[in-house]
Amino acid sequence: MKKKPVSIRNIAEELKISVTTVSFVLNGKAKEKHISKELTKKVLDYAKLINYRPNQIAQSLRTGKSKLLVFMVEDISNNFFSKLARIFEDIAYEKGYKVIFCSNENDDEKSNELITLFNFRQVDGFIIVPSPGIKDTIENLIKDNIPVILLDRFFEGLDCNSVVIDNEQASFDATQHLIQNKFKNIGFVTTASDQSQMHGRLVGYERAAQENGLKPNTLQIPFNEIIKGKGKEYIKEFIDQHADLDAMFFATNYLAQSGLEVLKENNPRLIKDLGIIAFDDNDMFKIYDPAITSVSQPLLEISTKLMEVMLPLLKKKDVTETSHKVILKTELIIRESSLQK
Amino acid sequence: MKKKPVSIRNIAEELKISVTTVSFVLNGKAKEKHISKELTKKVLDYAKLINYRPNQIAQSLRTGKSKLLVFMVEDISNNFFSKLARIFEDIAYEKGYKVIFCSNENDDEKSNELITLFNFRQVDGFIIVPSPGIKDTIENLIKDNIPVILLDRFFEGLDCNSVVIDNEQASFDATQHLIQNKFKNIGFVTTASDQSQMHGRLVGYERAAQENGLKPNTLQIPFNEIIKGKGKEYIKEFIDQHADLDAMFFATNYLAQSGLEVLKENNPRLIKDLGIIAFDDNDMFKIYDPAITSVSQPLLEISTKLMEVMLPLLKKKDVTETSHKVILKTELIIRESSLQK
DNA sequence: CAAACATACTAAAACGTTTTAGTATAAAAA
DNA sequence: TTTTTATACTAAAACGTTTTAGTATGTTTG
Repeated sequence: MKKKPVSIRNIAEELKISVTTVSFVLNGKAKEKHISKELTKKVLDYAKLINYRPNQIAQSLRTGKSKLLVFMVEDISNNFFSKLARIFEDIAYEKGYKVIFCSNENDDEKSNELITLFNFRQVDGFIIVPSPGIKDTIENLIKDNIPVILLDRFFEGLDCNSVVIDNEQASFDATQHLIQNKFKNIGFVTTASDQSQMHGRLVGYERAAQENGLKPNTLQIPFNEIIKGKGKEYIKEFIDQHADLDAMFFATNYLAQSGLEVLKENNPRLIKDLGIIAFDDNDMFKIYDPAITSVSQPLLEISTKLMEVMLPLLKKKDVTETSHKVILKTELIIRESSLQK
Repeated sequence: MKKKPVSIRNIAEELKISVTTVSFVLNGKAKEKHISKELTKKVLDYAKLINYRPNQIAQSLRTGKSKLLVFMVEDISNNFFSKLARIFEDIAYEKGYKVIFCSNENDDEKSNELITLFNFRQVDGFIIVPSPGIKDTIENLIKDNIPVILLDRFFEGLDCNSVVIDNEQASFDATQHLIQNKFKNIGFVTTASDQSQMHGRLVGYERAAQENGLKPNTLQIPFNEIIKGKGKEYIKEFIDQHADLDAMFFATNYLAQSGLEVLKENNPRLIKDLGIIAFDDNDMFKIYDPAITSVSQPLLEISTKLMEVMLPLLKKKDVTETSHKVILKTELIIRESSLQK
């Protein structure tokens, strides 16, 4: 049967001292609280002997800190987010934090539900890839003095910590690269979303096209159609109606996936003939034929920055003082698919 | 500044009744404890009005239940595990449990560290993809009456709940399929591991070869060499030294990844000429050229079974009574790569 | 030599719940 | 009438910590 774990009280009783003393020693406050060297050692030794582990829940109740962080992304099974999670996990554990991952599917209701579930309370901080309509919820979290960092996208006009990439520049560079490789009619496949990251990607593409005197050619698929699995139909129609396309730039990894599926099913030749770039790298891209050029986000850097911004917030009394807005650079990984044919 | 959340005490004071009563009502014990209908309604209404949420930490301290599950896999960024996690997440939330994901990298030390970190206490149950040498640790968890389910692999001679697939059959079927498509010299690339899942896969392959009068041709790469990133070198050498291979069967998704990389880099023609099957499906496989045949695990079924086995364990006083060993069937998704050339 | 300070330690409250063991009243049974 | 039973409610302990506000000594200091 489950043997009860040893508590601070057991130690106190065994050594015939008070729990207060034990607690002080165990929390490294022996010096400060004038506990003698001998007693300190005695406590430490005994605690080690019986393999004492503090009950985190009791600690949390008393201190109000749970040592839990929530890492809320769009979909944890998406390659980009799971890779990010894996790295963040390690960094957080190193600092003594455990991480609860969850997926909001870019849906407002689900986001709000999850945030209330974590109850404004039992969790020390939130890292959130926000769905489009939860600006108010985020604002309330901040008002309640709860550490929040927005990831991947942010809200215009909301003063909140964020770690994002320079989407416009990334998109501009990718488009520019295609143009330099003599592609003249580049289709841009994106979501009909005005979230900051998608907006940046669209603007970057349009600016590059314009600066080079090319006509932008954009397909914006409504997000709920993508959810319903209709993405491929939109892309197919787009390709069919634009026979003059010589390149395609997919604004997200799932759009690239869908796009390649459509090509594979309907116009396999085009996969080799078109210039292709995908946003977000994927291990599979380098073994594809042709290997797919991609815009790669700096996963390690993103995770590191997240923790770097989070840690001071967890210490602070007032979260609203200053907010950090980190913008990171991406890397264009040039492979066969975007080179001049 | 952070406004203190409302507590049960606030409700009690406002309504001038005891906290006990409030607690009974809020826990749906009004009937049983003879609380009058009117008072019950009053409490419920007021709780709703002020948007009361119980402090989970206090609840946990008192009840000893944290409503947290640990889902420990080899690597959460591995497509198979992240897909599984995404599904399990939803199922668990539905039942009121939150999930902490973590990655043990199939390393014993890391596994043990993580398990002690969760402290035998603050977590209600464990779902574990065990590294090879933690049989004792698992045994101790069970002795301490903590719910554990092993996932993907199990330990011979340890009576513990598990949810796994029929690896031998899956591997046998895949090999058989290649043979039916006239492949006669099938290379099997696996890890030099005696973990149950890898053992099953090897045996299934060998049995199929033998039953068809073919000579098995196996490459077993030591796990630590794979960690060091040497996997590709082993595979390259294997291919170079076996010029007569007409098919390859990769026993894990990362081996398939490495194998395809090797082929792409050194013998791109072989990708089309060889018969190829990979264990574990990947979204990218269907858009590969040729589309890759794979052994697909029933993710939804696995997650459902996990929760189905876990829930009664969480209720029970004694976890050791009976153990469920669930073995699920896989599906061979036949695509171009394994068809007769 | 009293006042101030430093050292070594502790009692008890607090965190927000749940639950045990009640009390008080009214209705039913003996 | 007295006892039992049912109804409606509650005081207080408990979960395992941390922390505040102490006490009891011994040591300096003016």
